[in-house]
Amino acid sequence: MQDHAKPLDSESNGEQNPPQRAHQGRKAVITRDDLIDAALKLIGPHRSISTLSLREVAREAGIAPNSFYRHFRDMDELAIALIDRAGRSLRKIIGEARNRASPERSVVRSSVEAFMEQLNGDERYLHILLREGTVGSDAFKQAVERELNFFEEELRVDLIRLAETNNTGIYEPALVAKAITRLVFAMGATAMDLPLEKRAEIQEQMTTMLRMIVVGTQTMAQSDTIRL
Amino acid sequence: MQDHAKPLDSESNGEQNPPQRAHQGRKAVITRDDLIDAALKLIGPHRSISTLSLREVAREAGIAPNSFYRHFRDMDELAIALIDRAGRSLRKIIGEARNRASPERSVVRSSVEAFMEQLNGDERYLHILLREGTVGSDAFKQAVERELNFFEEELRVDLIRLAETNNTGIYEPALVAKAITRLVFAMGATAMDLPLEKRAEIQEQMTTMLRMIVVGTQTMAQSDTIRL
DNA sequence: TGTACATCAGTGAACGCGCGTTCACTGATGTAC
DNA sequence: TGTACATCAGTGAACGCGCGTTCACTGATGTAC
Repeated sequence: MQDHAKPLDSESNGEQNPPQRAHQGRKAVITRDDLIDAALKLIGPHRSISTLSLREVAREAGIAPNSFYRHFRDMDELAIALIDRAGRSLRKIIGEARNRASPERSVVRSSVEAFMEQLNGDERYLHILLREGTVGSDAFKQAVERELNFFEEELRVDLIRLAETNNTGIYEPALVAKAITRLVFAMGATAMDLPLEKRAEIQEQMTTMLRMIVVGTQTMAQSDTIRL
Repeated sequence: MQDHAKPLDSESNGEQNPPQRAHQGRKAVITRDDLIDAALKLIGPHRSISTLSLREVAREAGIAPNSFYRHFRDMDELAIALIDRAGRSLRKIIGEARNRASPERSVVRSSVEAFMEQLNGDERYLHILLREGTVGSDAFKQAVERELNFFEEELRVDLIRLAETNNTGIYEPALVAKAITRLVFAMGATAMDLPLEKRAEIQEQMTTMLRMIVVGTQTMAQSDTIRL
């Protein structure tokens, strides 16, 4: 929640204001978001944020290297902003998938499908959360960890709701959510390097694994109830 | 110039041993293993193999940068050798832990304990497999993937043996082994960045998660039997 | 309205650094005769 | 036995490169009066 004046929204007067009318010999003004976009363009299956250089990003954004400092203190600051954005975007997508879930299409299965759809598509946000969690600075890893925690929390709430609706028990819902999230991300990371036709197999495996966890927690909830 | 104390001068016994010609017929100043050791020394919580430079490793080993090429084509080749070694060492440790397992201390629990012991200790091999799987070259990632597959295979065999001994069913043992392995490594990776006192909590969580998976697969095996 | 000024995102040039890699070379050791 | 030669892990020096960072500067824009 930085209070940097992010985009210049001062020209939100409704009409297409030509504020850069007199910039013929000059570069258009660049925003933080433009730089984040540039970094995003450079990220791919074989490039992680941590391997990007400041100069590369500046080049991609079309500004001089030193201009980078007008927007970010260093690449780490940009990386964290990027992770935040990636997490927010992904949660939105998975959240929508959950809301489309029905008694026929379980929450878990819908989420896995949405997840793998993102993986198979051109979506780069997923790559970020998948890869960057294990390398980089501490602040960096904490940012990824925080996003994962958001996922877990949202899944936890959904699992509890689901257990009440279906009248099935659930043992340690927080741990179930964590196990599912971590497992999906770990499997997703390996799936990323596989050709598309093998990913379907991974998705199948993931679903079975999650089913084991769900059956496990339900069974344990029952014996818990019995024991009490 | 520094003089280095060189170990393993095995042919200094005066006896001529012709077959040694192929390996090191002459006094070996530095070996491949020495370079791998040097790289290992440089790896830590905040340094992954992929961030090591050729010059750093040469410096640590006490040789000139260009001498590196006498032993490895590039850093990637060294990294793969290091991953192989790490995997072999870890499997040995976990394997020994499994053999110490008894009816009172389950295979899963013993393995998790051995795993976390390595994590808490100064053991750097674990760091390698934990961190390097998501970055680096393809050959690099494949090497880590191969080690993980070894773990899964060994665990699978143990799980089946255990299921027969205890006369409990097991559904899709290969997937169970995979889920457990991936989950443990994923959780371990996040535990690495935590202070020691919080790691005990992670270990507790890991054990509960694995219990859910095991209960799940057993329950599913039962309903499978019933269904058939 | 015009003028003066402050602001600040942009700039080119330069720096020192560590990097991977190349080259021709050295000298200890093993082999052939 | 000695001599000549081959082998090869080591070496110092040098290269060109991309990097992060600094500096003084530019000029468009908004504001005060």
